[in-house]
Amino acid sequence: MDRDCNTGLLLGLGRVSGDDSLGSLLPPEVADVKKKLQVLKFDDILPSLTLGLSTVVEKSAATDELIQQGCSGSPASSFSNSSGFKRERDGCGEEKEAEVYMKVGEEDEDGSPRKKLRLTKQQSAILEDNFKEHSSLSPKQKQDLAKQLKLRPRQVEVWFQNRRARTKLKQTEMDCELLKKCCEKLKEENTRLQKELQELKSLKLTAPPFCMQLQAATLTVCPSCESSICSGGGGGGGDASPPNTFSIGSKPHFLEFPFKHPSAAC
DNA sequence: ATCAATCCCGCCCTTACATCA
DNA sequence: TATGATGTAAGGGCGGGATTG
Repeated sequence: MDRDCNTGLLLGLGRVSGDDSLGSLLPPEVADVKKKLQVLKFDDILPSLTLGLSTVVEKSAATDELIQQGCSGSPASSFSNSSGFKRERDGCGEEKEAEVYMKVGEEDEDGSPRKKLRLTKQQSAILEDNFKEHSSLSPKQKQDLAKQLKLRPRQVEVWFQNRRARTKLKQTEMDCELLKKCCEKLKEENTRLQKELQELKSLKLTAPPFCMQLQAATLTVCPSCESSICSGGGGGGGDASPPNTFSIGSKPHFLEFPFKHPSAAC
């Protein structure tokens, strides 16, 4: 999926934290993720992410009671008063249906505009169940669901839209969390490698005979071709760079693959 | 076959409101 | 009771795909 792609790009560019000066140079995919990160306020290595499912269904029982009570006057949902319904574009005779349900959103006596519907616990639960089965609805499904819930199809459509957005936001948050952890690991690895490099440099400067001893000690036999591999340079494949079998202390993770097998040096 | 106009749908951003601490 | 934070239904803009003339 493209999410994985974004993840890879971010890791590669090390864009989880800090400096924004490269923003204009980033490809659109990365810029998009960056934008999301800004929305989520991940400008740096950031604390306090809220993960896990928090859906309408998870509202407290007390809240639900209130909602249920509040909608007692309407079979459908709890409108406090009205909402400016402008958009009715669904086919399948939706206009007729919308007429039926329009009274749910009628203005109250003082004509004050735009108050807000709260879905009942039951409506939310049913919508949630349907969303688990399929995150998008066909016109027929939308129509049926709207009838079942005594809502307008447009309201069902909007609910699914918002629900998809919430899902996506949560997924983005989890991706960010993952990237944070990856970034931390890479930082640690980098620090460790820098330290190891310093040690190697100091060893090279201070104790040449020791190095020669190591070279002798790391003479191995390739199990696949059974020829000798000398790690001391010039012995394996004509490459002038230090061979992979040479190591002091623990190996870096990225050296364990794909060169783990000794025959790779052949 | 091509193209512009239109429709439909989904996504995104935003607003307005309800609810809670 | 007032207020800021949070959750969410809904408005509106935009882009992309399908359809149509």
